Amino acid sequence: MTKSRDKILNAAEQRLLAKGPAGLVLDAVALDAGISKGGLLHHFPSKEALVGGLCDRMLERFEEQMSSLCEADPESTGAWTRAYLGSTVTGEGKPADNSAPLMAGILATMGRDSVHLEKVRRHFAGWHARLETDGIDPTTSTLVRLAADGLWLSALLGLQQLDPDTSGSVVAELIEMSRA
Amino acid sequence: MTKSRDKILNAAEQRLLAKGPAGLVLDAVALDAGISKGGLLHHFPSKEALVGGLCDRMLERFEEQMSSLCEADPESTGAWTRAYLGSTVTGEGKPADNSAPLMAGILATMGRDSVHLEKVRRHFAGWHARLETDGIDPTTSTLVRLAADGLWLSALLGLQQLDPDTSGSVVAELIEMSRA
DNA sequence: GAAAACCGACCGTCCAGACGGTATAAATGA
DNA sequence: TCATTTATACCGTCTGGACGGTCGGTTTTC
Repeated sequence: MTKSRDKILNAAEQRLLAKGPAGLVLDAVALDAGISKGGLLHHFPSKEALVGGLCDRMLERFEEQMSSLCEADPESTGAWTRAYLGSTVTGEGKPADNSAPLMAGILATMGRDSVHLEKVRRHFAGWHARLETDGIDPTTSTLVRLAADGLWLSALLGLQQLDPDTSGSVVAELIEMSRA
Repeated sequence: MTKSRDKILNAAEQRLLAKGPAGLVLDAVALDAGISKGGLLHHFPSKEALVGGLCDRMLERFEEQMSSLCEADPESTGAWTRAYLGSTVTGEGKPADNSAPLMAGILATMGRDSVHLEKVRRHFAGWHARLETDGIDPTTSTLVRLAADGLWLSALLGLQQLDPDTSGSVVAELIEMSRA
């Protein structure tokens, strides 16, 4: 039964969002998941494994989100670029979902040398490759992607000083650029 | 004598860069600084205070860097925007100095609610305000800033998949945009 | 009845911070 | 001028708590 596994991941995610990396404590996660610590360790033999699970699930979700946005886009030119943008932030420049703080937590939790970080890098490389063969100037698509990352970072730090108008028009401009 | 204080901050910074947040251990920092743990705690009454010191110094450096780049710019239009860009990344899209991993470490070390994070936010707000009154379209300057942040983030994660050519031309394009 | 899922007490380590010192030096005051 | 207080810098041991992970069991499932 993979039910407990998901309950554990959900609980871990919740704690990470609520309390940050320091709040990701095995005892507490187990408690929140309605399971014992031993039970948790049965599914995830180490904390590292738990973080890995969190990481995998998040990457998977992002990947799905991007694919579905790309399919839904009527225009094929620059579709991946817009999909990346849309998976990262909304039209108002808000983070697309709570992936920003979540990823921040995950990244902060795993050290500088983690195996999981390598996975993240590989995914990024894959996304980047798609953007470079998206039918538009690679410089432009890269620029759009970087700006999207910037918006994402802004949300991550809780930098809400970007007023909705400005970030809205930035996003609009980015979409415009992706059609060139 | 503020000499020890600096030695401590240097040691802390070094450790943060070398070992990440987990390596920022008071005993070790004290040792590296050539001082005892008690001595360290004399200057920084808590770990939080130490991180605060690190944070302040970094923000101060960035501020200086930006001001000096702005002054050195022959053109006044968009000068702050280019200064922000230049303080963040080099012409090749590399991080300007080692501020990226340093800040990453600092951010990761302090929780989601730290007093210091508030300081970071205030600085960001100040920079953003300057960019908005920089003589160019605020949307454009914001876009440039966000892309710079994106490059910075990329370096932070060790995402080196951006080949130097692409990131170089992105930076060139950003500079171009700042003159419009 | 065997394997998988789950339990929870226990252990060892790591680390922040407390605390009770020492040493040097400036201020005070007789 | 010299003793005495006060302040500042610094030392190093100790402790208490937090947390990851182990292990011998029990329950559930098939």
